[in-house]
Amino acid sequence: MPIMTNPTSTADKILQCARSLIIAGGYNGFSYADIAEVVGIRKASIHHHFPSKVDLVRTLLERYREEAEAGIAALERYNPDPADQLRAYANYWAACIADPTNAFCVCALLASQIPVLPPEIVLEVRAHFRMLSAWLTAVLDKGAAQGVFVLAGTARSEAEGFVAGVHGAMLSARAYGDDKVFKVVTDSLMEKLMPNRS
Amino acid sequence: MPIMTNPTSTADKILQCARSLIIAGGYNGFSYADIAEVVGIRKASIHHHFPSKVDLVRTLLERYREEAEAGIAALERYNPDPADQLRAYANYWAACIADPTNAFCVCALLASQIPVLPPEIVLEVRAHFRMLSAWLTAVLDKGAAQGVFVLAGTARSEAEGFVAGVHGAMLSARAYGDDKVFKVVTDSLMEKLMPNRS
DNA sequence: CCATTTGCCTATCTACTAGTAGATACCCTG
DNA sequence: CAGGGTATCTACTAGTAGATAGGCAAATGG
Repeated sequence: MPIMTNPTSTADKILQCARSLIIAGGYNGFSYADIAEVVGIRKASIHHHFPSKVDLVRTLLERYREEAEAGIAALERYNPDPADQLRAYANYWAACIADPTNAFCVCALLASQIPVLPPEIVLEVRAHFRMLSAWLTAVLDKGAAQGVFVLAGTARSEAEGFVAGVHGAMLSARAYGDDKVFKVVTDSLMEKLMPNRS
Repeated sequence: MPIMTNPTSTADKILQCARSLIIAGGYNGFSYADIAEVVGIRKASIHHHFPSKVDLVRTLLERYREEAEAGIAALERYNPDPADQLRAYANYWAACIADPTNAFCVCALLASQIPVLPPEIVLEVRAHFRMLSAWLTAVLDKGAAQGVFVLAGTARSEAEGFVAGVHGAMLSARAYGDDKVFKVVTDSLMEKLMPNRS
């Protein structure tokens, strides 16, 4: 196991750059040449770290999913209350949307292109959606048991509605070129779960 | 104005084919070669009808938006009740999702790639979103006045939430590879607007 | 009936795609 | 110091991207 010479290695830079490029335009919206220019190396050097584009994106997604799970775990530690957990999740994305290089969930964006995606990539995207809806289902279940949420349907169906609402809100924010609509939609989602609050 | 020789002209076939290809993989997910193969002509012939890719997609979107407006007008004629209008809209998309070549709103898909889209295309996409949310706002307003809907916020914010929910549901259906989740989410959206029904 | 337009063709172009081959330099370990 | 691994480079491949030029045939219309 060699010493990691740089605090952020070249491979990390490539992954980070590719993530931003996917967020901007999806799987076919970037090329090795684009990454090479941003990172400041040659195309061939990227192939040294990631033999194929599928390898690159699969690695990127594995890392993204790890970060997402770690982020959710941290979020749960800092917010014991289910309502606060949902708020923290929505606020996280509200902050991301302000940053053009981070203004979309990588998996949500790739999901829109699933019919033209390599199957390995599809599996990662699908796994992220499952993780997300499983977590939200658990949060809503817990909140309903504690009386903080009033669920109109099953926790699962409400969770799928929440996921869809958040992703759709990202899409609308992008379509209008206006971040505010994201907050409008997610606030509305939250409020519907807690009808007996001011 | 020349006679339209074919019931569906070559130009129409090109537009229809390009629409399906965009629905599958977005703006950079298809090429002139792809269209040529499906339609049965050469790449150069496509340039005869649509000099550039931007021309092709812009025309396609203009037509899509006309169809959408006509569809909504028809939907309003057949369904005087605002609740039925929303149901008809959701059912329309539920039917589309069953057909792989039609399983996404072209504008919603393109919206996800706005940062890498030519500006002319962005304008069309944005206009569609505005039309959609304006229509839904009017439907919700009317329904609230008639007492069929109970709105938690403004008609506008509820309309944006509905648009986001529907688009997010398309995304989830694609991510899971399961059409049912679309109906689950849209049923949940409808139910939240009509809490005092069974 | 002939000039124009329409629609499609072949052939070609330039730019870019992912990916490969082979060389060079560096650093660590034995 | 020798060998192997790592990281990068230049130079290249085959294939595809959107787009262009020019030709040919059929339909259109004065």
